[in-house]
Amino acid sequence: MGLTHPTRAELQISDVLHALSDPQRLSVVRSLAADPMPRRCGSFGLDITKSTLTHHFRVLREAGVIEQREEGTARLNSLRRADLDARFPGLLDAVLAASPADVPALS
Amino acid sequence: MGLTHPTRAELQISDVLHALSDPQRLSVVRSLAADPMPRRCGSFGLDITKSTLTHHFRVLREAGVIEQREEGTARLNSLRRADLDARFPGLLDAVLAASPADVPALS
DNA sequence: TCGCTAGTACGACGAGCATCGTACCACAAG
DNA sequence: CTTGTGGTACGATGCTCGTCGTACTAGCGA
Repeated sequence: MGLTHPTRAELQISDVLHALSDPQRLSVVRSLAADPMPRRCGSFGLDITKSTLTHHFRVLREAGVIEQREEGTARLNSLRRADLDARFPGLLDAVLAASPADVPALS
Repeated sequence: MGLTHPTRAELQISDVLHALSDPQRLSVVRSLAADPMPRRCGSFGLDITKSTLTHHFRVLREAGVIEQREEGTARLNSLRRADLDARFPGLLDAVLAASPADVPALS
């Protein structure tokens, strides 16, 4: 269980776009971008099961969007902003700028 | 068969990201961005069946990425760049900048 | 040691997707 | 009218996805 992360050069635009195209995962990314403090998987307020949580975080990690570091019994997640910005300049900013007004049901 | 397009306000970031996350569709978008001349579905050099082609163009249209206009027996596709740029500023540029170096197997 | 916490692994299920083949339609050219 | 072109519709297939439940493991604290 090696916590395999793709290198910066290995990042694929389609994988990143796919990872970001799920509302739950996008919510995680948005949350991490708003507060870059590395956090545990369970601390994002997602109303889904632990196994589903594991799944989503794996998708994000394998796409290279987040980095997961083992810390005792927990797993600390942080955004790979530098790698994403280097490989796909402006992409993360554009997605983050768009999402807050997009996800809610409109007020 | 109304050729339903979402309005600019209806564009959803998750739908757009999902539409762009497929290599075939991204190739179409890249091609349309490189040459904004509206073209028929069959003119993008994709090596897939006609029915699959129809499917991909429908996904792109329903996500609001392209506009399809009926023109006699054909269907002319164009990029909804203005709408995308207005709703998700920088997103399309970032994706387009990333894709050319990303899709090929590296040289 | 006995839990509790944080998370994984595996298996399952229903839905959606990418793909195809076949059949079909509308228009244009001969 | 017949043929070709550009495309849709429908059905099927196999794969992936998002989700869950259950069982399990590793570390922390009393």
